[in-house]
Amino acid sequence: MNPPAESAQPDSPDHVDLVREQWREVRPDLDTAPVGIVARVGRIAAYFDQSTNALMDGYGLSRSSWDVLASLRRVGPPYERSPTDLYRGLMRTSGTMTNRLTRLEQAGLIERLPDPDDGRGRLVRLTARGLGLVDRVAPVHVQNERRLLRSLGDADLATLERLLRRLLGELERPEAGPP
Amino acid sequence: MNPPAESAQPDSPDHVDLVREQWREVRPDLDTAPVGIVARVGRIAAYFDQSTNALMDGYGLSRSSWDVLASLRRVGPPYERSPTDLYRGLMRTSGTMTNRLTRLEQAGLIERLPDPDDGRGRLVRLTARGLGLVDRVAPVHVQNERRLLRSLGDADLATLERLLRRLLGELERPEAGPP
DNA sequence: TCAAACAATCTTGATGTCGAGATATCTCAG
DNA sequence: CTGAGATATCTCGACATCAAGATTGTTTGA
Repeated sequence: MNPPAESAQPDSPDHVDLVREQWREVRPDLDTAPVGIVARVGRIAAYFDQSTNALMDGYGLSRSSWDVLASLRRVGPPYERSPTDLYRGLMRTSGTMTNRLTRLEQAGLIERLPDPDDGRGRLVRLTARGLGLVDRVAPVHVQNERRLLRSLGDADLATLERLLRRLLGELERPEAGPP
Repeated sequence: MNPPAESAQPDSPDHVDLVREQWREVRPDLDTAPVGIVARVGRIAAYFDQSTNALMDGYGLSRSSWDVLASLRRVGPPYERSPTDLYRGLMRTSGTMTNRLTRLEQAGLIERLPDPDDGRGRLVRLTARGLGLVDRVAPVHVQNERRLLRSLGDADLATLERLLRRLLGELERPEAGPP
């Protein structure tokens, strides 16, 4: 199984290849191999973000606000989560989440209720309007992501996903942090 | 060539696997396969950014300002580039670059000179202090990136780089943009 | 030649983000 | 039961970023 599905000849150089070549010329002592992965991941993420933000703009959303709405949608009815759950799941700070939630509340897409089980806590709930919007946007969004990946075939996508899972899994282990 | 170098048993589920499982439960009609790549790239990039920002903080820098200094360093003497070159190379806007350059100038790491060939333009040049800082930070930075990638072996890193190059190459083609 | 189109940089206002700290509440050992 | 420490949310100030537009200078086509 898993036919290689990779072309025999090397792909044409991208921006990162040029960057590494420049480094090689001015600092040949520096082994910039890790840059070949890290810089590409960063630039690809930036392209993904740009595209998603452009798409969301058409619905009065941004990628940031989409992430919150989607986090609420995918837990199922009654579409509630705590702000702490949300900011941890999205790798943001509590202050950032307060800010996002305030705007989403003003837009009528979520509401903030007291948490009956914890006097300090709140429950963020998708409104009917928020739910309708998520369900309209989700298929378009996923289709756009599919388009962004169209340069790779199914076998390459499967390989890429496996390698990214291994990398992310390690980065998510708390002890693997930034010591 | 190309020995598989991938373990036979599947890796343990990461955050994105859980997200996709939630979607499958509430919207089984939606094929979220692209999320498996796009979301992981985004989260891995966020971990990389966090780690780099933490490291740069120890030198009074951020990832943003590092990127500018490194862009100037790698073109070699006299370490000059135009603001337009810089913001295009770093996927930012002109206003963002103006802001970054103003701060770096205040910190004495760069200087802004008139462009002798274009009355509208400027040349941004690394100062001696900026050059010294870049050359001190670069090896530490690359070593940190190497550490972030330590969960993958050399064969997997080569495969990952090849797939990322193909993906980025397509995203960089102007016509491949957000239609 | 010269006016229109283009280009480089900077400005401005809005938003997103973080880190540190404030406040209210909860948990738990004793 | 109670006080110390932990936790949830929010506030505040600083900075990064973008989009749109202003300004100044260059290029180009008639």
